[in-house]
Amino acid sequence: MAKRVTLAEVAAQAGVSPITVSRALRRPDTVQPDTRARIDAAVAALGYVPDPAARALATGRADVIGVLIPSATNAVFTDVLTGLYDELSETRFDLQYGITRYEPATEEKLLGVFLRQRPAGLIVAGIDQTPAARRLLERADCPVVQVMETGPDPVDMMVGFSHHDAAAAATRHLIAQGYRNPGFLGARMDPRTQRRFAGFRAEAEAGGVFDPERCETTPVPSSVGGGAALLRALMTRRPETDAVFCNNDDLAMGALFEAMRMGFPVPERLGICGFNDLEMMHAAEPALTSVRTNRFEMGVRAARMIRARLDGRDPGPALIDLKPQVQARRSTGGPS
Amino acid sequence: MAKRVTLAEVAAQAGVSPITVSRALRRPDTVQPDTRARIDAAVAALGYVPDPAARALATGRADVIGVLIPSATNAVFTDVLTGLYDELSETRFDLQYGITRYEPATEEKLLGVFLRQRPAGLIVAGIDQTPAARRLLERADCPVVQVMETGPDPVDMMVGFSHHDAAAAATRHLIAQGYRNPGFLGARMDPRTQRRFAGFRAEAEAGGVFDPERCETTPVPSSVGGGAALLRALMTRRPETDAVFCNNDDLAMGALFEAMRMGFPVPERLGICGFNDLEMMHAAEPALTSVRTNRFEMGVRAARMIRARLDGRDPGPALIDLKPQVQARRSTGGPS
DNA sequence: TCATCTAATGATAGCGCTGTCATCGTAGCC
DNA sequence: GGCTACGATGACAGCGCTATCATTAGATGA
Repeated sequence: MAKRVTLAEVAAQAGVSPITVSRALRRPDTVQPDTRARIDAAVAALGYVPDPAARALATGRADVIGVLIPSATNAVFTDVLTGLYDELSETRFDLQYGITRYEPATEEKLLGVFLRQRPAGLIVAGIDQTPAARRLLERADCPVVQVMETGPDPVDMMVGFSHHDAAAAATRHLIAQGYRNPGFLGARMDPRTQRRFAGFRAEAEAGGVFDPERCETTPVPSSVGGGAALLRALMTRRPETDAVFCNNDDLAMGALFEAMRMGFPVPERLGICGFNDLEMMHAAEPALTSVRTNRFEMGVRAARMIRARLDGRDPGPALIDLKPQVQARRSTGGPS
Repeated sequence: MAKRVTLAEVAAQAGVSPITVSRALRRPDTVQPDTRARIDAAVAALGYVPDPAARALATGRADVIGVLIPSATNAVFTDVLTGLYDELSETRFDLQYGITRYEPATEEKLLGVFLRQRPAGLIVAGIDQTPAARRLLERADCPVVQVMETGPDPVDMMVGFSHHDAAAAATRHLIAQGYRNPGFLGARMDPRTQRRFAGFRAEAEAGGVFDPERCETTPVPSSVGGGAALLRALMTRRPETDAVFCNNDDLAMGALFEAMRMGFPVPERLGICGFNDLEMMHAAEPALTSVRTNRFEMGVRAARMIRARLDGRDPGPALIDLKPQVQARRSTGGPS
């Protein structure tokens, strides 16, 4: 094991006091240029790296940004992570992740784990924290960003979009394309899914084409296979269904394959619309319509807001709405 | 901000010295039952949570397990993460991730970042570390597990499989099914991809069916759209190709869609085999053959090995080979 | 009964760093 | 020339915890 080099050793080598080395490293403009040069040389010569634990203890603050997401395997969240990572990887901040498994209680617990480290910032997915978690977030004396979603009452800052409105826009598209018997496919039915369903329902009702019997849902997590099963169940029960708004792209992909198996031409007999616009959607045959959500951008913006606040700069508006767009493709080309 | 409660305050409340509280928390069997009870009550009453930074500074060791993976969006790695998480979430250990972006230099740098925290353990993807990174790992005085892959020269412990052999098995399957002009589709071409290609090549040559002109690769990261493009290029240049071994499932899915567009029936005109066996493979139409890799299990095992070592238990064999299996499905049903 | 051992608890010091205030020297000014 | 003001550097203490050794009380045995 390489021996640990301390500030004191660097200081001795540079012929200054430890505190001056500390300053030279953190606020280089507060030490004389030649002093700084001697210190830099000593740091390089000894291969000094600061001890994050010691710093955290002395400052009462860790250079860690905690991220709470429901799932590590759902592409929707990993895209946000990638955005965060991109924006933070060259800074002094480390990211630490917690996976809530869509369980509010787990989220609350992980929040406690993070908070005891006195993180520099906190990023949480969604707006559905428990009252206790919400209180913890409000009392956390660090910037907090809620991502994935916008809502009426930010804890601090927010980057996301309205799932209700996005689903409504997709539904509007289906109706505009001429589908008159649209259905809904949903899995897991977590709060965001529910809000998408509400958007679908509101718009379908407005268009006079809503039928609760054409809504097929399951509490199970979504998957391609699950989408296939849901579509089969729906088409068996309600054969008049001529389009489906799927709660996410996996379900839509499964619906496409099942439509093939059932011999329903897409889009003529059945229109299919997904949600999130993962890369695979445009490559499918036929290409699948979806709602493009700016997940990577969400991560980048969230990281930037936190950085701005920590650096004392203006973080800009506290609520950023990254409006999604319906990517119309062949799978919703209209009924024949 | 909730005021921080310290060990000393708990000690005062319980009428013991701070060090006894520390012991009661870390090794409950070393304090009297009634003392312990008083301390537990005080901890609960005050809502005490230990400060990880102070502990790390005092012990010279952080309860953090560092994980280095190439990508946060590739399902292959996130499945491993989920396994790790499952096994470690109820322990005192936190996971900290670093994304190497498939760049050895980034891996080396992140290793330095992790090491300065004196992590309790380290998990790295693959066996292709730079010499400097390898040296760092060897000198790290903590358990190290290389995951995703097996190789001849473990730094410490290893959980994975032979990508060469797995690809060879898939190729053997194609040949056994009667395909005589198999091709290869590959993207990114990182070291693991290269070894899969080598496995394909070795087996195809052994069967007398290898043709380098039937290998279509790109340095670009893999995607469904990319798989479609690769298949189109291959079939245009080498129309006699009657099957493709795709380096991963995204490419296979893209190849399937492109085969549809080109009017090639799968599996009669074109057999398709993927790699990893993501969930979507079984749900496709036709269902896609793939090589099932035990990614979740890899994460679980890696975490267990590290825990065993840290707890002084026997970690079992230092090298675990989680042999993948070819999941034969309709997409390789054989040529007509 | 007394030395000896063991289990339980405590006192002390220090992990590596930074916040706070003190000190020093020098420039600028009347 | 003497004063203030300010920039650069340093001394000191302490963040919250644990390693180490010391101490105490009780158990054990001759």
